Amino acid sequence: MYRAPRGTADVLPEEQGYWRYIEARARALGQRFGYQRLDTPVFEQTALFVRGVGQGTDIVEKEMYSFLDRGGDSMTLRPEGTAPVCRAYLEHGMHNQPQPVRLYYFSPAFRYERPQAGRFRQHHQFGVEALGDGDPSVDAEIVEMAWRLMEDLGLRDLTLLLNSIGDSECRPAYLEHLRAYYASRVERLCQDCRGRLERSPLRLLDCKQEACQALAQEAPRSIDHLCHPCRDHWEELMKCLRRLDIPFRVEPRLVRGLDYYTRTVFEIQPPEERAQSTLCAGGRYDGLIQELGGPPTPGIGFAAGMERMVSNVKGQGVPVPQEESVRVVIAYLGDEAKGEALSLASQLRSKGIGAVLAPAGKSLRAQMRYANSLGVSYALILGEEEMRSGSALLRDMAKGEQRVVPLQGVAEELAN
RNA sequence: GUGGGCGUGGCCAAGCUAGGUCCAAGGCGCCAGGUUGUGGCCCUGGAGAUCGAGGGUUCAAAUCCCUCCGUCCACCCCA
Repeated sequence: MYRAPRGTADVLPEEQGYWRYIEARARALGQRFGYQRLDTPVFEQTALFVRGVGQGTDIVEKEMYSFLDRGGDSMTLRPEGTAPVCRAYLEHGMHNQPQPVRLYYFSPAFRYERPQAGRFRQHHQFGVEALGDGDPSVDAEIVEMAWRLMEDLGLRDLTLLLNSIGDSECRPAYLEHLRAYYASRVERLCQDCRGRLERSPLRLLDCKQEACQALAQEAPRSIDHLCHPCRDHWEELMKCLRRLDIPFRVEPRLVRGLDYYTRTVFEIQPPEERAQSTLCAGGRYDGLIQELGGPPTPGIGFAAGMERMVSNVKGQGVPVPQEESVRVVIAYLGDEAKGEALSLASQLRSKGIGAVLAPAGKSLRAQMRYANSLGVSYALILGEEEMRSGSALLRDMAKGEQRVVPLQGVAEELAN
């Protein structure tokens, strides 16, 4: 038997309520903050991600779904949302629009990973990007959006973690401090971290090993090694957030896995710490657009995981409106009634009333059971008697009462 | 890529530790009947399982062993 590929999942009808709920809130959020929706293709030239996400990152090294198309070009299923947005920004000359350009998107993302709680090979993100304005107030706007989204979803007890990792001016020096610090303590590091020391020293900060954690506590903090512009930016961002009453926690060990981040990075964590729990993560990427061949252009954004939001909305018992079911089931007996039932259903639908026929060839009892299991408000019964008198029985399922109504008036009757 | 848990009808699940009484219990769901044309409760009956797959041990395996696959969780990494 065929199954959904590993790490992918069907979103079944009974789950849809959660997804539509989150999408509706996210869309409203984008609208309120003046963001416009942008959809980009599900695949792009491989080079876009190699360039954008970074040669040495795990995503590029071992997680991309890449393939050669029939023309021999290497294509890759989008592993993240920011690079495509930046590509579209450049391709459509959006740098000629008033800056910043504010965009949001819903899109699937693909990474060849080992699935586990909260991690999939295909997942879905709601993302937001503000391009072309490097002012800290834009950072604050993005962080606020992320926070408000979680509020709007009705999620409680979340933590907003914030950090600044500097830019190309100050980060190299900071990394040297970090390496120096760890170099004298290598023997206390776990195996993995010894390997990481040269390649990506920032990663040592969020290693989960106890010994490494202890070292990370005392490690030099990037916010203490920012250059002046970065420091000013960082200070002002915090000032903005305080002014907005966004309760953030400075987390000097917060780092990001993608190469393009500069200055601001942040995450939103749910109350119960699981392994893959980050609901939302983002940051500034002032070098990215230039890296992709555009003019020097600042940018900042975040992405929130749909599956993780769904799971938290469920887990916290947030009441979510369910999609309305069909209003009417039409039960009928006999061929003549069948024709009438068909046209009646059509009339009802044209008036916006959801209607379905009971399954053909079943006893009335079975048809009524069907109506009941669908949870409809009304059943319309068309039998031989009704056919003779040109009427139908309209049964109120909740009350268990029914009355004869003329066929002509049924649609109007139900419309009220 | 590494480590651990799990894998019995559509779903939940007993049985597996001490192999036979299991041609596999029960519940939900599904189908039919209990009313010549009527739901929800209740009652009766029914369909539906190569016990994840393959191999091995044994007179005998859902139960023991091996391999593989799947799934879940953790590492790695990330939304």
